Amino acid sequence: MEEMKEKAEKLFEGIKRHTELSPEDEEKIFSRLTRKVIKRKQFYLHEGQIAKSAAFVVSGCLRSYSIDENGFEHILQFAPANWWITDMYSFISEKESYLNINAVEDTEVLLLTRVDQLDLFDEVPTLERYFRIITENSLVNSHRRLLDNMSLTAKERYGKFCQVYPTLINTLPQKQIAQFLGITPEFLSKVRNESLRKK
Amino acid sequence: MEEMKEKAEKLFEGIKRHTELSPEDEEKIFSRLTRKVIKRKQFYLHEGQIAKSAAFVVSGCLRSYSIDENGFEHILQFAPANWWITDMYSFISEKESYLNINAVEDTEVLLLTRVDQLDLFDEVPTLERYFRIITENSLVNSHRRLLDNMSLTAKERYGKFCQVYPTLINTLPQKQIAQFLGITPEFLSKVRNESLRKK
DNA sequence: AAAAAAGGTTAAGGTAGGTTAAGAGGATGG
DNA sequence: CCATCCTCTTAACCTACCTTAACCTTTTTT
Repeated sequence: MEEMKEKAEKLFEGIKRHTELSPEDEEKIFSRLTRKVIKRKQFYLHEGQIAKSAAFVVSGCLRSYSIDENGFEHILQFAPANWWITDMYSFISEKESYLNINAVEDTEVLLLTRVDQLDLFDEVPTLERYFRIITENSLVNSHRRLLDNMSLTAKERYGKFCQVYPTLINTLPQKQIAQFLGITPEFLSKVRNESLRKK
Repeated sequence: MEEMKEKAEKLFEGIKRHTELSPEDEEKIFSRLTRKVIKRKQFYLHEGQIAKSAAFVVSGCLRSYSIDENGFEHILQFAPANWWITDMYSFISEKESYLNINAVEDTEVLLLTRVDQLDLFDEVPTLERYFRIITENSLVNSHRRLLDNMSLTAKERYGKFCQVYPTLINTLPQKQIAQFLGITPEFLSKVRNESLRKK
């Protein structure tokens, strides 16, 4: 499958932006990857399942979210092209996930199971370094978002979201942006309306 | 300094709970650690400084927090004994921190600079594994807290805090618990009052 | 031991954001 | 190509949580 090698190239580039990777290393990693297509609205992971693998998005966009006891959805993460996504809790503990992950649009992913990942960490130490680094970065993002949620108003958070994810603004339904920001779609509509009037 | 070796023992135990560590490895790590005492209310890190090191708490408790434009403090993390704490953003990017870290009570820490940490990752690969794992766990915690802040009421979050950190409840001033939960001290007082009445 | 500062409680009034409901496009699917 | 279902908007009303401020208690400083 020459086609699939092209797709993995994107991942290898990402790794090489953080650490080294020999052609042999690439081969070892490549042999553990599985390609999968997830159509719009289809699920990659359902709440209660165990997240056996993590997904590297080649094209398209996935989202992870939880559903609270009142049935409201809260979006934890969007994963556009070149991002990893999984339910980290379930992935590392092998316990039942509390997140759902599905496709915002038709999406193509490369899957890596936890078992294969751990094997690879021994075979290709530089891969463990890569995951250590991107996990550090994710933690910084998550902390930043926590503090933003505590210190900024909904309007300010929306403004920041527009700056940070200018691409997503146009492709994503507003409902989902609201669920990411932690407000209702109705209130986001109000906020947007007010922002427009001022210009 | 035999005394200091005892303190590092706590750290080594923690590492060995996640991965292997030979006596030689321990020696290599030990030689990079610095001991420091931080008295109650004294600072380990000020906003705007660069977090050159991460701190492993041997005894006592540190807290990290940011100050918003209205002067309100928002607590990101408490670090009781056997936890690591730093401003991860500043630590990995070497840019100015946006967090303050100071001591809730008299605290003793072991410091590891980023430079030494990265050196050690090459010398002792198993240490990189340890940090990869605890960073994964931190990310899970941070995600959990994000979703809790979006889906639970203040009262529910307080209840959860009491379950998860039963020790901290008694030692910490309520003001700081409120700043961690993302509510005002006055409102926490009300919440606690209501909870009591029901029992 | 006095003075000052900090932490906690209570209560009245205010506001950011939620709820409910209804209507107008747009997309989707049979 | 019509029916159905989303998505987005608007508006009236509601509530969880904030603000201010007064008062008390405990801790810290001198």
